[in-house]
Amino acid sequence: MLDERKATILRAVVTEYIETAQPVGSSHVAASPDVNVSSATIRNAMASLESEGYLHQPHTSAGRVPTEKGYRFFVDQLGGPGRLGASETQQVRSFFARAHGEIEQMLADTSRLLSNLTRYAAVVVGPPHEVATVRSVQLVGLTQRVALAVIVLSNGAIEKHTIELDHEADELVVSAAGARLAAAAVGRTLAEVGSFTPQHLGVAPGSEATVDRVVIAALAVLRGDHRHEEQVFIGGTSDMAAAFDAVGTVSEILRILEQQLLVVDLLADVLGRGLSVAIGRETGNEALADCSLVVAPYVVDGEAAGTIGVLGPTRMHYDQALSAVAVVANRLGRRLSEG
Amino acid sequence: MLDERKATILRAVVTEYIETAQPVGSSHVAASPDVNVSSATIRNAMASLESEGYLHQPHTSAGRVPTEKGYRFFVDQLGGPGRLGASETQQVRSFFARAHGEIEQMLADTSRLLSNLTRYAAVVVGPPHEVATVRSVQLVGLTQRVALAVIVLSNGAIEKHTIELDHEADELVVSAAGARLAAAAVGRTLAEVGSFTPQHLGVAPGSEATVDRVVIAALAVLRGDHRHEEQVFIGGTSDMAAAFDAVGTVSEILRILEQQLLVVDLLADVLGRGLSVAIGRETGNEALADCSLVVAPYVVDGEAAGTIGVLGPTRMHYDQALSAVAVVANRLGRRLSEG
DNA sequence: GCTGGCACTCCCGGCCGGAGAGTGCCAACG
DNA sequence: CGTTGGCACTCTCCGGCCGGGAGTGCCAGC
Repeated sequence: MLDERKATILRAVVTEYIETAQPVGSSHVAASPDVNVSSATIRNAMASLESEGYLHQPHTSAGRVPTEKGYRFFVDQLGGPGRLGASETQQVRSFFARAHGEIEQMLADTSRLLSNLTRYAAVVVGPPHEVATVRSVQLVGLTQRVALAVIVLSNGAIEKHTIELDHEADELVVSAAGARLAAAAVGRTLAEVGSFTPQHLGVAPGSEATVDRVVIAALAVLRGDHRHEEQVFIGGTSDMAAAFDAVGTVSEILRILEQQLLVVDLLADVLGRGLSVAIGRETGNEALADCSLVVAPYVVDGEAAGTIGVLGPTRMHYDQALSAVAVVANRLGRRLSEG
Repeated sequence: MLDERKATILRAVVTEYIETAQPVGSSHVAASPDVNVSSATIRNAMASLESEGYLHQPHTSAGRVPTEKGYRFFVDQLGGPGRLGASETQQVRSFFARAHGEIEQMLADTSRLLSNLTRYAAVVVGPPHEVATVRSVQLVGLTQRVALAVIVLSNGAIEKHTIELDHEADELVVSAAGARLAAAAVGRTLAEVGSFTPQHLGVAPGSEATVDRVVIAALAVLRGDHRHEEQVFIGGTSDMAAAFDAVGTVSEILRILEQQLLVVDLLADVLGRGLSVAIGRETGNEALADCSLVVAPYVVDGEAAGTIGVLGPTRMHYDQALSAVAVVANRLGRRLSEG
């Protein structure tokens, strides 16, 4: 599609623009060691690249700026091997060697790690709870009419749901109902538990026994009638902010990041389209027109478990971000597979 | 300290500056309905207010801008009754009428509510876990060498801690150990549990029994050797960003907000000094020199439980923020007292 | 003691002009 | 025929300049 010279020139423009955030002129490109033609030739090539949509000129007699199409070609065709620096690799390694304890804490710390590595905002989406198996179920009475269902999952995550009872129930009844639930649920996935009917748990149709009523109420809460929300951890928003120059842009991006469900969908959508990088409007969100998103799934015990990502300006260091995301996803998956 | 005229003039300057973010000149003050003297008189008063440190002049022949001292006087002496508008009151009312379910979710939603009311960033610090009593303790084995302690507290919060065992222990042993813990801990506060010694739980000194070893390991984790972290919920960072005009400032503030422990200490410190508003450097943090912090504790069952706060620019709408924080703290405490 | 008037200061916005960066085109060259 | 040096042109950016406007401090008078 692009001959080699144009590709080289495009690469030079993109890399320089990423560094300087200034429109790049032909003489700068000519100074690049990869380019051995005169600036006049480069001008011709750049004019052609512009008409093909890879570059954009803010105004006559200004240098060129990459378009989304230009970044896209750069990422797809021109991406270097993308090695992480030695100190960064070491940072990741020692982080996961030290990492232990609660899974939420680890995921939150991972988002900090990733934002430290890239200097952009980092998003870590936890493994969905539906696929984990239940290790333990317990019902605890909080008040006469409110109980709490606590479910421990095999990956160490916890789900909790308050259950509002329509009758008063004492502690014994509540824990008896909990035992019934536990007997049926332990070893199953949450998705399976969600499809249980009262009959599965030995509730006779029409039963009015208090225990049965509690079981039914608990089951209703666990049913899929509400979305089991993935946990989201976002770090490095301050780094992200520093990468932009308009406070309005920053505010809009923060508004997106505050809506965590939206962020989950955003990452899932990008990944679903088979992309690992979404540039500008490719993110599918108008407010992120000046942003790029680098994503990668992580694999736990052989199965895709969650997603991590980096959000920065379209002029981000794609190679660094891509390799940081890849390495962290890899290590995180491995670490979680060990339990 | 300030005679009535000067106080009135100071109030007019502060309110106008809060509205417009522009230095205020004597003729603008003269236009205020509260002021019935000529602009020349106001000029004299303003010069005097400046020499006393309440106002600042960016340069000769510019209007005046309030100093921290000026805001402080405004907040302390000139604060109106600070009624919340009818629609806002309604919003708070209906929020807490609807609110139900997990406490964390409620606190997170409260931070959104507060940021919506004020259009600044809102911080909600959850009740400390130490003072809540234990409702239930359970030990669940995750792997042969890792167990999870799940503690349900009377306010519906959950603590969980992974316990790394030095010996393998099967599920029966783990849950037996859990039962021992539960028997001793239920009904006590977490602080009390933290002071337990193995002897409290019937562990014979020097015992090598596997159950005893698990109990000891679990106890070690629950001991106060690590700080029980209060949960923090922050909302409205996008609104906060929109209130500033330098992206660098926003980035620095976000960097503070990312350090949640710091934020907890910040609020605690302000409250500890008996303040409900900290202006600029009064926050004790250089990075927040352009910010003000409005805080209030909330009371659950007659005891101070947690803190909420609002972070905005020094030129914030103090009366609105103060009343919003007060109303939300009040309602939140009431709501949590009901269980 | 307040006020109107006045001279003064300083910012801000618009305008101009030159420097600089960059382009497109063209003619010449290998 | 592709490449290159040259050249005329364009447009932004920056500094200087200037006038208007907002605001001040001071003073004299009521």
